[in-house]
Amino acid sequence: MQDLNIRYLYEAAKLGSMRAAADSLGVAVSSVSRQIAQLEAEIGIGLIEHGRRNILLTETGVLLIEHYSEQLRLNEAFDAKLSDVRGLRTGRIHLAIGEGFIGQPLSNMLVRFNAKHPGLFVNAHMSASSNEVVRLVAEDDAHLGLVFQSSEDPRIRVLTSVRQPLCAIMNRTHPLAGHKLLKLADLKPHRLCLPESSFRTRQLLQAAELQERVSLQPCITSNSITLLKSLLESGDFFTVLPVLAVSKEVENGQFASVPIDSTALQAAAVQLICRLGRRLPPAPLRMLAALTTYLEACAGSAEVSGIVSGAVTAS
Amino acid sequence: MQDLNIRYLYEAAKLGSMRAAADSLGVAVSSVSRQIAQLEAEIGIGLIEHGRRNILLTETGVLLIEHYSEQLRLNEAFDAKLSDVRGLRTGRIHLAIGEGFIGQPLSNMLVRFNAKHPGLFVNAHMSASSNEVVRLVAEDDAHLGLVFQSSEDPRIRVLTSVRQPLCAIMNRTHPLAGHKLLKLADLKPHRLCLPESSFRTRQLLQAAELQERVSLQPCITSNSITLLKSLLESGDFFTVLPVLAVSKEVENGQFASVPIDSTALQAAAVQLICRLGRRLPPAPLRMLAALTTYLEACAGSAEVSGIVSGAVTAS
DNA sequence: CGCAGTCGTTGCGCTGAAGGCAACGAAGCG
DNA sequence: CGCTTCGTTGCCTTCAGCGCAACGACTGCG
Repeated sequence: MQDLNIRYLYEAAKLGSMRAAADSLGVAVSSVSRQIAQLEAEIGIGLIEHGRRNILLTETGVLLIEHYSEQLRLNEAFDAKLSDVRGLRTGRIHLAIGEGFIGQPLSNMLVRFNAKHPGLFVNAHMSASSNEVVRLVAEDDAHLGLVFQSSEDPRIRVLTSVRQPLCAIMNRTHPLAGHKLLKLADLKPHRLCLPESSFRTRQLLQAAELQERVSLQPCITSNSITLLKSLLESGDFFTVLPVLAVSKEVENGQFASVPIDSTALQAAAVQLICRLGRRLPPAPLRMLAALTTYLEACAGSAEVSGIVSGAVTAS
Repeated sequence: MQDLNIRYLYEAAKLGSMRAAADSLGVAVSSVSRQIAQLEAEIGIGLIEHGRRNILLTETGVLLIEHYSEQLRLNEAFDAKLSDVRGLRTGRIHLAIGEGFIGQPLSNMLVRFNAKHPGLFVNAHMSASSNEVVRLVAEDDAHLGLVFQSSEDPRIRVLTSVRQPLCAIMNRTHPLAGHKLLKLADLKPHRLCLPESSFRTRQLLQAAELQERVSLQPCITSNSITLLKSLLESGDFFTVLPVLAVSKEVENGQFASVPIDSTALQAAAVQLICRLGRRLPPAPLRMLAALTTYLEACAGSAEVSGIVSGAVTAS
């Protein structure tokens, strides 16, 4: 009871004769006759009245044609859905990001992306930590992830990597503001607030401390970047973050960012990741392209190590 | 994009591996792989994530499987409808009858039939004349027709023919009541009411009059058998009808029926007809069988000239 | 790190279903 | 009664789908 058989009956019934149906379908009359006969044999009930010049459906035949029409409508609906996916007129994108990336540039990018693809739904999930971002991506709960280097996990494929050094961030009224370059040791006397130790930026900083043999003790830690920013506004604290996280405040002069003389912190990079071997749907692929250009724009001289087009195939 | 291809993907996705699907479907693994690949080629979008051990659907794949599930549900619904038709749990029967057949026996038959086939809808259409019955049957507006001989029409096939002589019908108080046999001439002195000339029984009577060289003049004619019965109740009138039409009243002694000595009237027969070449649906076929036994029961010694099973095939 | 086991993929030969061609019987029309 | 057109059927061809077997790829174990 496949589509094909019924279609012949459908055409024959619609056009009133097997010959017209055969002509319309581009096949021989015998095929139409045989397919209808076979259909009747399969169902076990006559579908047309034989021994006539024109095609005349029996009641069961009418029933079958009605069923076929419903089937056609269902298929058309699916085809429409499919061409939506094809044309990117619809689709869902799950994006996992650390709080450090929340900011005006990302918002701008999302606004532009949405203007370009009005039908695409984007879920920008702010994760508590980089580890969670990695987990979401590895377990297919997110299509793409935005983290500070996390290439250790074997299930993760790095699509794009852009240098994004960690800098000392402070209010413009803070004593450290105005410096061109700071050493880690220079930071020690000042009151420091930092993200929790689960944050990748925090882990990078600890690595730099070990390397430079300097131990920094934060007065306050939090899992909220927003809280850290509030602390900075008082002018008493400074923190260590990628410029990306405070680009808006730096741009309007509220905050100052000062590079730190540490190879570990300078080599820090933002990474756009997906699960290894995952074949991304069309919609996330567009998001990937948008994110890549966004990242490249954020860091003037970007070191792109991933190949975007390579992400569509496994390995 | 046929059913078959999708089924393989469906099974593979459900069972988690192509091998399990192949095993479940009783085919080789290669077939499953190929069908899925072909499906992807047809749609133009990847449906599973290749280069993995287990089957993992892409978003489009999930969409397709959902669509297939809907399709399956639709087909199941149709199968149920079909087996309803097969099992005669549903169906419509259009029956065209002359008013002369309306009566207790027909009612009883319909009641029994409905009790046996509760799902079958029967439309017993009372036609104004035998000609209309023939027209309804010939033009497929009725599955079956019940008439007094009307075999002239070439589009009509007589399925069953049962002798049903026309008799003189009168109240038990009427002078003619009590006679064993009447000649046409015996009727002449009494007041006669008859159906209109469009009725087949009336035409048969006229033929008998010609044959016997007797002219009967009705005082009243009507197209309502019920009205004729009312006239009989007065005791002043008599009429000529098949016993079938007044069997209830004859049985309870209200009316009397007296055979008439006329070959034309004695040879009168009730005929069960359908359109020539029409292949009746299952439900009307059952009605046909019920009607045949009903007719045979009405006339003790029935002359059945039609073959019931012959009605299912054309000509 | 190597090895075995299992997975999906692909080349090759085969089979059966579907199609084309032609002849036939049947039905409608003059 | 003959002509046309319809649906049906036998015979042959074609090709999609299948099984078999070999292959590369990935996983898990020692």
